[in-house]
Amino acid sequence: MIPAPKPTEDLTRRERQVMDILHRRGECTVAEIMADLPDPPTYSAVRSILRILGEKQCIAFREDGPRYVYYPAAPTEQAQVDVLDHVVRTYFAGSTEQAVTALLRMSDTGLTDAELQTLRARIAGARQSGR
Amino acid sequence: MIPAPKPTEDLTRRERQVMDILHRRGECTVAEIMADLPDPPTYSAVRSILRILGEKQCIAFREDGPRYVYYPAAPTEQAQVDVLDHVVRTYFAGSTEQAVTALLRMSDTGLTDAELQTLRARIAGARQSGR
DNA sequence: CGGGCTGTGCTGAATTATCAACACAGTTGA
DNA sequence: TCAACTGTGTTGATAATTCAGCACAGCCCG
Repeated sequence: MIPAPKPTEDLTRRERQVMDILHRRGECTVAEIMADLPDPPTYSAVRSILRILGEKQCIAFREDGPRYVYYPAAPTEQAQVDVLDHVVRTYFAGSTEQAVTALLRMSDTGLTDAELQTLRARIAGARQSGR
Repeated sequence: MIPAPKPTEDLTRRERQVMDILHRRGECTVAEIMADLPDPPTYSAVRSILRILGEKQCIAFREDGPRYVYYPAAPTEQAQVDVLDHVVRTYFAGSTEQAVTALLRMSDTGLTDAELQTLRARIAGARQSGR
């Protein structure tokens, strides 16, 4: 049996905050994580969380000269798929179309509502004909 | 001062699991939440979490005959914007384009890679000309 | 009526997360 | 060389979360 798949859902608040920082920066030292953490605890506390994340197979690290550099165990692409899948199912009733629409509308892409409408139709059309 | 804005980031594991369930179902009774919860605790435990979420202004409830029905305090649209903003910044380096692309690729819209390319170009083009 | 059932209000306990302190190793620069 | 500094390994305490038990109220149905 694999030690632990990677239950992204079963992370505590601090653990998730650290994972978010790691995904944002790609990889970082303890000091960098500490700096980005809201209401930052001590160095020891951060390392404690990192140790647990390591045990949970969520992160890995490499030695960079005198210190450790931590990074997510799963590649970013996988994490992207996982989180998007969860978001679409939880907040958009499983509708990718709605998620895309919301994403484009809230962004500064400069698309007008009319253009969004066209996009949605295009997606819907592609789905029907492409199947 | 408003009692508490709504620090979606400051939720514990169980609290977040409950909020996800509420967003998925729109509104639900304690029994429904308990049923959807992974490794479900007792009725009392669930209600305890709901009480705390109420104190944090994250949820509200109404009476439906003999029982309570809980639902998210913020409208779904607001929650969608919040979560998408967070995801784009954390997992896509702030690039909405990349997020949309990943979303469409992983979905079952039937779009081919070539069509995705076209879409991306369309978005980028709209951004430049529409500004 | 009145027993069984469902649901809530409240209280306190046990598990867990979160955190800090200490001892030690490696590096740097005077 | 040898302090001063930075970083890690480990341990244990504090704080918070998570959880369950009990008492009570309303409803349903024999």
